Amino acid sequence: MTKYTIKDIARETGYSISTVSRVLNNKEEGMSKETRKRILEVVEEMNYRPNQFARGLITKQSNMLGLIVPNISNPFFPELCRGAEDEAVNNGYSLIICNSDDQSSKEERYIRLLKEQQVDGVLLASMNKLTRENEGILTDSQIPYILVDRGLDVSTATGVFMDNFKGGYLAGKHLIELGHQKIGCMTGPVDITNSNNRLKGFLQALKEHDIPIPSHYIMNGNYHMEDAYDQAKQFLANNEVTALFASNDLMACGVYRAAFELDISIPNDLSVIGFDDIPFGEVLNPKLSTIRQNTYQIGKESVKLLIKKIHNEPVESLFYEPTLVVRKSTTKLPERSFS
Amino acid sequence: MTKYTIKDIARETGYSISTVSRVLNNKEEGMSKETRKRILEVVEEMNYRPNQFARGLITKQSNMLGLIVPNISNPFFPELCRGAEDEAVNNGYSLIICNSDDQSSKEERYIRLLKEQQVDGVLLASMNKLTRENEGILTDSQIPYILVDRGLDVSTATGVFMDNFKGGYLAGKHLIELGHQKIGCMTGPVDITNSNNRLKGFLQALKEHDIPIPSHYIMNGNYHMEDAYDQAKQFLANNEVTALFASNDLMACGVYRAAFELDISIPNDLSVIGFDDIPFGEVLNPKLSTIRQNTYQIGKESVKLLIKKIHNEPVESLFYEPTLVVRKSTTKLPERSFS
DNA sequence: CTGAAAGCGCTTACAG
DNA sequence: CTGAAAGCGCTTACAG
Repeated sequence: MTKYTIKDIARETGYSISTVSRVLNNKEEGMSKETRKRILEVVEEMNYRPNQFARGLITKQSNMLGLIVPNISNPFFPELCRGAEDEAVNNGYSLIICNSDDQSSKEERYIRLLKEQQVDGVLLASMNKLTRENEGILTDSQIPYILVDRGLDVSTATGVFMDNFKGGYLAGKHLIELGHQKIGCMTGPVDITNSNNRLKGFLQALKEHDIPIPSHYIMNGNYHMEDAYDQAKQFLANNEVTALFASNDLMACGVYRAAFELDISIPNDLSVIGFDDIPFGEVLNPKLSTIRQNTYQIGKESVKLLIKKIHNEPVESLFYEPTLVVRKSTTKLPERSFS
Repeated sequence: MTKYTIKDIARETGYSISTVSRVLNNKEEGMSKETRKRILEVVEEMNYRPNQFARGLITKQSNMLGLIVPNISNPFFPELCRGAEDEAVNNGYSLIICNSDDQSSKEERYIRLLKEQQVDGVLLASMNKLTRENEGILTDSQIPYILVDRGLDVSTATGVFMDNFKGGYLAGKHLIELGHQKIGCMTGPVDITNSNNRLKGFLQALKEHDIPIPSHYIMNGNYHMEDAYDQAKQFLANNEVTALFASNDLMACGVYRAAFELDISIPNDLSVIGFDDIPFGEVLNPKLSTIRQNTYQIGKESVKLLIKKIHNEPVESLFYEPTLVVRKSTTKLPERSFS
């Protein structure tokens, strides 16, 4: 099981390594069919694989892409990874998935690591304010990169984003149309654009319908389930609201748990709407109403964009439209008296 | 932002590239502190990073590890990935995570890809019967590998496993001690050892207590939520059982959904116990009783083992003990009449 | 259509 | 303690 090199193929076929290299790289079609065929045969036979180190040393390409996500335990991201990976592999790239655990120090470490690993490009889904300098590292090192799902400032860099403002707006509007007046909100991390935009859209909906929202109706969440549970437990104990918008489904899960423990019935006592549409939304009892993102698609398109960027083709940011998914966790306010 | 090479450092410091290389690789301590210090200074100053292609060409090491999981959407695996990744990074390795989607063809593709990418070792958490030949590829290519969580036959290769038999046994025993006599089971894929062992342990518990189990009490699941939902919906409609063991939590989620839609109350009409202890178990209503695995730990230890193997140190398979976690989805049979 | 040669950026015996 | 030189396995002008 010794590893063969291009020399072995050359010797075996009687051609020079230059020629072997050429057919392996599909260079210059002006080459006899015979030669090509013969060489390919032997390559197959000997199960020869080019050494990527040697190849990379010259081409400066690794055919690897990096993807940094903030929290692999949020089912949103595995879904995103799946889309990204499928697209990457279909284009001859492999994907290195890194989990920054929402720590900008880890994020920085991974960016450096990916750079040293000579990836051809990186997908950054992990931005927060603290990491503006991390983006600097990326820019400085000239590695092509694409922002995914999260960005500091959409105008700075190319990326694939969701219209989070509209998503928040849809969530707010849905609750309002159900007759709710006392509506709470659990935001995502304050330093993340997508979370801010969800909040802004939500507030805009309330404003348009002249529904006031006292500041203590707003909880600052961090997109995590545990924290959401802790906060909701306290918040709901002093229950005033009849509806709640959780800025992602993971936090909605935490809210469910808190509500259940406090004997607050969803949706009879409290309507809850989430954001993302993770698969577990359908398992929750009652099934979770939410704002759907095309997560898998976002992953795929991000890689497409990144590959274009690597090839120096012009790229433009992509924006997706979220949609409202009404299930069983939101209900009309009047119905409460029937329960 | 041009990239510096070892030559630049040599020129700048006045030393030869051999010397620079030596200090960079911490070789031969017999080297003047002065030299070392000066070179390190310049390296720092110029922010020099060695080219991994050139380095790998000689050392034949990439400092990359591969991890193939069967289903990244099952929260069990992100948790496993986190453990593996943390341990990998702490040891100077990066982790390439691949998702085989339970397809042995994809699994094979990834094994080849990782091999071509010249990873130093691979973690295989994705074995099924169809892939015995995939293991062959791994063996042939001489890449060190470790089986994680799943194995064809524990004796074949080194790995990190859970005592699945005991886990199944604990689940069965728990249900029996609660007074159940009609107990159903949804298995994992028939061709996966860990799933078979869970079933065997479960059956052993029933046998010890002289509890018969007709074959139609057993559903062949595939560890996925959707399929579990479909099967459970049919199974529970012809409801005979008072308790059900789902061989993983993801399937338990599907069972919950089916039960809910059929208006079957858990645990009053049906006790349910899962396996894995994924975070969502605590969000389900009622909270899911389950068999806990130290998933994060398993990930970490797998990487430790793999690194040992890479260094040609002796390695032995690791076996973890599962524990029973009783929450609210399982209850005493008599209590049903009170509800 | 094909080959000889240079060179990518390192590491590692081998000398001294 | 340090340097010159060979070589890792490829690709790519340059010739022919």
